Amino acid sequence: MSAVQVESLKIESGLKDRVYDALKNAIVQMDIYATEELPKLDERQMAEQLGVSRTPVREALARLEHEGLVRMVPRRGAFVVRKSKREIVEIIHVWAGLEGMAARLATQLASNEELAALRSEFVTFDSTDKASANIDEYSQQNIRFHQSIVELGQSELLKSMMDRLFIQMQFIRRHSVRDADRTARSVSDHILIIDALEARLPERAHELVVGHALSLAEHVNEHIDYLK
Amino acid sequence: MSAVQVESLKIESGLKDRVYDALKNAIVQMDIYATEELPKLDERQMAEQLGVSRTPVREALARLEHEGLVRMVPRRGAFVVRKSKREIVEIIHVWAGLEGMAARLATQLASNEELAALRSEFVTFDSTDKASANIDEYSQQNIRFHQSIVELGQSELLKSMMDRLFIQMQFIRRHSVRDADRTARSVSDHILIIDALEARLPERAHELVVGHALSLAEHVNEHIDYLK
DNA sequence: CGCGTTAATCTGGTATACAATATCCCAGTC
DNA sequence: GACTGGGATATTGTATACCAGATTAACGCG
Repeated sequence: MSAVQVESLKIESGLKDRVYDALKNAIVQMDIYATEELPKLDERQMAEQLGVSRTPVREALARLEHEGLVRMVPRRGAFVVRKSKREIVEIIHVWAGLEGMAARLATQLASNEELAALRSEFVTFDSTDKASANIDEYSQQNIRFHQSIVELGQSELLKSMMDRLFIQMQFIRRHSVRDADRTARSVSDHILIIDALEARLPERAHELVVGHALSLAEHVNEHIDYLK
Repeated sequence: MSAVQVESLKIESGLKDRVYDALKNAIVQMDIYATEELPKLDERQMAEQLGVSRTPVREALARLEHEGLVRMVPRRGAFVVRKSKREIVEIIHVWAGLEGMAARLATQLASNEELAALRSEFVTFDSTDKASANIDEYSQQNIRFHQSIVELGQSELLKSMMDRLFIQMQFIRRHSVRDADRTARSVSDHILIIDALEARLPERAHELVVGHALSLAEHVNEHIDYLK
């Protein structure tokens, strides 16, 4: 909906929050799996680069550690974590459970207009861009679909937890699947999900979303090999 | 070749972690809903009481804020959060989604022995203590049942997220439901869940667990009035 | 006597200084 | 020449000092 403006963060926002955002962006942008050894995050260096003292940097690192993006070893330093395949699969499992619940709630809470908007947005993509769309555009649309499902659940907690999981999947998604077969099946799955939402069938919508996500988990487990 | 493997010394646990545990225990033990105004947490006072400086206290508070137990208002201080009824319901919704997914995973991952142990533990309670058990004992057993379900899902991430939600429910549980009708229905639900797990039916186990949790959410939404 | 404004104090946010410890390199010895 | 031990160095963990903003109380004016 609203474009993310970095400038808006400057006003009336604690210093640690800006440092947190800066570090988070830096981490998700770096390619974790490029180098062999884990990149180490130097507190003093980053503090100097950002023009602040070490204190807000440490607070930001603590938050990032709590979110699972970095690991702080006592007396050793902070390292960017590299997720194992098993951990990625676990993230997708949790994702599945949360998005499934969001879909269930959406069958009871979403208005007809919201569901119609969801269908039209998705159908528009499907009919017009199917041939011309490149993979990246599809990927973006795919993400927006899932985020829409979560938002229709009308649970702030659910949404915030999904956002956290999403961050952890960012760098996985960059190496993401370029599998035409999967995308085709994904499209048909989405249509079924929308149908279930409009039919106001909680169990079916729940089950479809969970099954859709679990198929991704299985795919990752079988075909993604650059993860330990 | 036989190097003496020294057991990892747990003594060096880091000061901030101990402060974090101390504060968390203090928060969950205090009765939030007793007083009218929110209890305020004074950094200097707590640092002095714990015999440490403000720095580890601040780091612990930041973690607690991130977990949703306290709210740090800029230039105002840290306050213990009092969950609204809507927020509690949202927590239960997330709980439902996660535990449902754990049950689904358990149908594929749990061994027959684990499921048999689950049944025997639960049945033992059901048959022998049904008459004599007081509500608190039942509540403990109830909690253990749900935790067992999560553990059978064999997902560390799932378990950790459930633990976090559980902490937030602690002080709600103290004012918990003393409803004989609900406990009776709860017992029969649990039996059905165990049946589904043993039958290795992912969808059914998932659906039963979700429905069970959602009934709690509905109950809270309708009958718990001391929440804003 | 009451209300508004200002100043003082209190509290949280940030920076910096100090202490403890892990790593790395060099030297000495086997 | 290689391995071990000790010391120097660098980096993290903790404490303290300083700064900014908010709240409250007191004083003055209406």
